Amino acid sequence: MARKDLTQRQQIILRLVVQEYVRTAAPVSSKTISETYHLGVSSATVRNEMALLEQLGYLTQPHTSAGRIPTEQGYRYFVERLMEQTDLSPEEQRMISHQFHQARLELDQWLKLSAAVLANATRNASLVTAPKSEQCRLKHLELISIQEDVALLILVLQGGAVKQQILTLDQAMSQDELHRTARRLTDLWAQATASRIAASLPNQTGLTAQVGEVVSSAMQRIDARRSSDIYHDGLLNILNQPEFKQQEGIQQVIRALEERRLVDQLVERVLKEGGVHIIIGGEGQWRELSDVSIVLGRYGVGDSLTGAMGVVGPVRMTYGRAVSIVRYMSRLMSDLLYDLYGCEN
Amino acid sequence: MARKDLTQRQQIILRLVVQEYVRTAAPVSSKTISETYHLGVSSATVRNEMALLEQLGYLTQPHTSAGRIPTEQGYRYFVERLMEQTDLSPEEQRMISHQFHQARLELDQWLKLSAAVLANATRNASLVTAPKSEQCRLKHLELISIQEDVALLILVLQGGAVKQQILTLDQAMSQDELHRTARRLTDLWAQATASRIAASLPNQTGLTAQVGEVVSSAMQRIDARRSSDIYHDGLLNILNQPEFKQQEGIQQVIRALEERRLVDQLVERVLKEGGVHIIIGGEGQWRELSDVSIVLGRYGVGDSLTGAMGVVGPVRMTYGRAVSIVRYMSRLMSDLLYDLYGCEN
DNA sequence: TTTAGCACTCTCAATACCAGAGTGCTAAAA
DNA sequence: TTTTAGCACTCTGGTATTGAGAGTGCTAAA
Repeated sequence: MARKDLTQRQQIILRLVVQEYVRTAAPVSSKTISETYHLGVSSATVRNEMALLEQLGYLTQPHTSAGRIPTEQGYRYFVERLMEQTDLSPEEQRMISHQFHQARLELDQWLKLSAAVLANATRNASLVTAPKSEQCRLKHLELISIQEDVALLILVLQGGAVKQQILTLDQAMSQDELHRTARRLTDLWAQATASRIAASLPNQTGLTAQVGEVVSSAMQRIDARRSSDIYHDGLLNILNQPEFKQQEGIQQVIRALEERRLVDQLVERVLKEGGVHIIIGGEGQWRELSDVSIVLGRYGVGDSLTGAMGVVGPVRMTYGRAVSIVRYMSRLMSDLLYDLYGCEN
Repeated sequence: MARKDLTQRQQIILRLVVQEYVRTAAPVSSKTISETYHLGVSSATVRNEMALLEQLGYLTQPHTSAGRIPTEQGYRYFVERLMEQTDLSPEEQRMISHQFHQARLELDQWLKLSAAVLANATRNASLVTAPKSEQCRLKHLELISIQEDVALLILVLQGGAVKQQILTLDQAMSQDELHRTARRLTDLWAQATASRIAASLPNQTGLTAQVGEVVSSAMQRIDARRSSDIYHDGLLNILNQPEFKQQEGIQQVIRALEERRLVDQLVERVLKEGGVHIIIGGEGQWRELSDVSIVLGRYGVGDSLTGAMGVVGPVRMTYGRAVSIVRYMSRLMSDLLYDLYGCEN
């Protein structure tokens, strides 16, 4: 396609077309451009430029005698070179930060809240994955007596996650004995990974072996769960968008949110590369997402405790704003994680 | 409306109309009824009966020269008197039970799994609330050292729920000291409700007071959270239904799943009255649900640990099957809860 | 009480038509 | 060489028309 870069004026026109189309959802005519924005040129000139931009692949027409709308390539150029990267206004920052800090919560509720705030601020659907640590390590374990021969095993993992599991004991044990055992095992396995614990099992017997079995398999399960939980919110926001009048588009959004496989790939990439990624209409790679765009950022502490959060909406999305908000929220969430667990990583 | 009850033949015809309409989603004609099911009467006779059923409010026509479709009242009569209440086939029971017992999980994952199974078996959207106990009581608390002056507080509640909370200590404490404190406090507050703990606080000082503060406010927060978490699944299933071709209907479903207020009322009622409830097209009370039906059942142990699970779909739903599956799943879930925590209630 | 027959009604799809919007192109102007 | 005015052309979206098909309601006979 285009070898030479776009002229100044072409850039301006492309930017205006994108912005106008995002605003109105209707094809943009040359007249609209030349009249509402005063470029000092006539509609005919704009028309010529638009024809050129179409040849270069940045614009297209729904039909011969309609205005132009951006192509995926057009959006791509826009987000990479034309979009003004404004920070959020201080008052907006304050509002979000206020929503976010109003309560002391647990991790899963923070995540849910993030999804809600994100959805609310962008007026789109949102998506937040739970932070995932590379390979989880045991921090502490505790045994709590429930009945004579039933105990609740609690695992505290490096990174602050807590898992619990019911255990049926081979023999009755008092809370006191359980305590002592738990303490011994904590000393034994502190910092250990699932495989290290599993490896140490053949030398163990009795309760130690039993607990070790459960602990390592629980940790393995966590490690294996490649896709951590996904929280989402704000579906209602985008349902009103004209592109989702027909259920075809909605299906794509819901699939994007419900089907793990798809999101996992994206998340994987974001986690690996960091920064805020923008996926426009599936970018040719994901046919299932042809009608939606995703703005996805990474949050977390260091490399070992990271997750992704972002916005899902129609391709005709206000990318600038979405990026700002995703970036801001990611930072908030990262700070939060750092305050909670950062010290240990 | 109808004072005299329907004749045998009218009942049969009403049943056939409902079943046929559920199957095909198209208005049912008198000819279809008299031909495909051999009633031994002509279409004209059926026609007369249908006209009568319409007068009585059980059927309606989309327009004058179309077939009939059931009204909400028609569906209501159907589910209450005409529907065959088949149990699930043994093989289906086995299949579900197999999906359900394949893994050892934690409560929240059981709930998620239930939603998935429910959605899958009914080919509709599903909805599962977390079990809620009347007023939560403390079972056990534990303090785990994270840094010198930072500890992780873990609350185990009666009923098996586990909550954790980060705590910044006024002074450095060793894991040992924390253990002893936790043990003392567990003895002190075992079985206590949030308000009891709060009431005992004025007499306390230092760490005890600090922990007590956090514990009781955390428990209050849980009690206050009238609507427990809601898990849902299977939106994709019903998106293909013809009644949801236009986004109007989909909005209702998503609203039903996302907006707490609405579901909370229903859940409340189901929890209070037990059994499997069927809400058809909002039943006049909920205008926001005019296009969807909900089949909702209660599960749980005794009165103190109960939740609701059910199916959300188009009004044109296979109620019989939905009821069977919801009932079966509720029982499975109740059994599970009983195995896990039942002993204590 | 049931049924055959028939006129009537309404939908749905196809077709035609028209106004409006927007383009592409040409030829003149800058 | 670039810009612009002017104009013919194209395509959409709305409205009106038509005809076939499906299904009903009603009447009169069985």
